[in-house]
Amino acid sequence: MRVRIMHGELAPGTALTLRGLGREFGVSMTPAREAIRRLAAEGALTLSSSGRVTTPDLSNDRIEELAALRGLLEPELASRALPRAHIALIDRLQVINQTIAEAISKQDPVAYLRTNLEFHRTLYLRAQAPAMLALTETVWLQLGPTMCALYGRLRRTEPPQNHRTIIAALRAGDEPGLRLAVRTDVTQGLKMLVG
Amino acid sequence: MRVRIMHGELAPGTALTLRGLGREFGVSMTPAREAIRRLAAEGALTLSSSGRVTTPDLSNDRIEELAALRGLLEPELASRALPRAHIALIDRLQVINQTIAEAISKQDPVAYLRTNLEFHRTLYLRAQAPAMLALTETVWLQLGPTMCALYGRLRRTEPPQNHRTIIAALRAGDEPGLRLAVRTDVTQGLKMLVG
DNA sequence: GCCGTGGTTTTGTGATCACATACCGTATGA
DNA sequence: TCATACGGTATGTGATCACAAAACCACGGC
Repeated sequence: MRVRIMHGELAPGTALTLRGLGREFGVSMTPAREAIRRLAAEGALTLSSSGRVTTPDLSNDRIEELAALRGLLEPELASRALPRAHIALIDRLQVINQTIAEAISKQDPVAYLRTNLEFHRTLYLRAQAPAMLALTETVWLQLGPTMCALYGRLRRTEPPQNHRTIIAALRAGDEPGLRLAVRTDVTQGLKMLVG
Repeated sequence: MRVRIMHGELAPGTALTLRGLGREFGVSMTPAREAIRRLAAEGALTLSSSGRVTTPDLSNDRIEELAALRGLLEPELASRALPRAHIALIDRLQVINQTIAEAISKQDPVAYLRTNLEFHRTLYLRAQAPAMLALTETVWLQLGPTMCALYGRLRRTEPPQNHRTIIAALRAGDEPGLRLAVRTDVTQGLKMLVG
C-alpha cells in the first residue's frame, strides 16, 4: 500500500488526506493514518504544521544532500556484495538491465525508476547488510517523487551505460572499479537533475 | 516521549505493550501505538510476528554493520560542519566534553551516552545536512539500548581522548585529520563492544 | 514427573465517534 | 475594488469499543 503510493507515481506537492486515502484503499482512518505517519517518520512525506500531509518537493540543497548520501552508502553496499556475487546474480542483473532499456525506449519514467531501483536492490541484497539497505531505501523513498517528475521532463535516450560498467566490474572482481562505477551511476543521474 | 524511551535507558529484549505504555504516559492506545510503530519503522524496535513489540538485542553482525554506518556517515557530517565551525561552537563542544568526563567519573552509562551523543549532534548540526543527520540519529537509536547495556558492563575509565583530537582538528581546520578522528572515535567504542 | 490440551486472559487491529482546529469561501465595510 | 472578519466545512487527534488471535496457565492424561 504505502510502497505503491511512494514508488514514484505521485507528483511532489500533492496533498494527502487521511479520509481520502482511507476511501481509496477501502480501509478506515486508523491504518491510513499509521501508514502516513510511518512514511512521514522516514522523511518520505512532510507533515506541515497542524499535521497536514503532502509529498515533499525538495530544494536543490536537499537533492544534493540525498545524492551525496546515495554516493556514500551505495558504493559500500556494492563493495560488500562483491565477494558474494556469483554468476546467477550477474545474469539476473543483466535481465533487469534489459528491462530498463525497454522502459527507456518506451519513455516510461515510472517504470524506468522502478526497474532501476530493482537493479540496485538486487545487487545490494547480496551485501547481507539489512540496516544499510534499509537506510538506502529510505533515501530512495525521499527522492522518489522528484526523481520521477524530473525524469519525466528530460527525455533520456542513452542506454544504461553505467550499469554495464557495474556488471563488468562485478565480473572482474574489481572492487575499486565497482565502487567508482556505482558512485558515478548514482551521482550522475542526480547531477543532471539539479543542473 | 519516544525519545526518552529509546535514549538508552531500556534494556535490550524488553517487551513493550501498547496499553502498558498508554497507562505509563497517561494517554490512550492510539498515540502509544503510533509512537511504537514509528519507532519500529526506523528500526529502533523490532515488532515480532503478530505485532508483539520488543527492544531489539542486536547480533554482533548487526552491531558491526551499524558501526560501519556510523563510520561512513559521521566523518562526512563532520567534514561538512568544518567550514562553518567557529569559536563559539568549539567552546560549546569543550563544555560538553567536560560533562562527559563527569559522567565517566560517576560511572553513569546512560548520562555518558546521552552527553556523548549531544557532543556529536552539536557538531553535526553545523553541517546543514538535515537528512544526513536524521539518518545518523536513526542509527544511534538502533544502537541505543545495546550500547547502554554494554557500557554499563565494561568499566570505562579513560577520558574522552578522541574528542580532544576532534576539537584539535576542528581548530586547525584539518579536514582529513577531522575525518580520521571522528571515524576512530566512532568505531573504536563499538569495536570494544563486539570484541 | 512431564507433556499435551483446554480455557482464560492479555494484546494488537481496525472502526467509529467526539472535539478542536485549520482552511476556505463569502459577505460586508472602508 | 480590496481587505478583513465571520461562518461553514473539512481534517487531524485522541478515546473507546468490538473482535480475533496469540500467549499463559492450569489441569488431566500418559
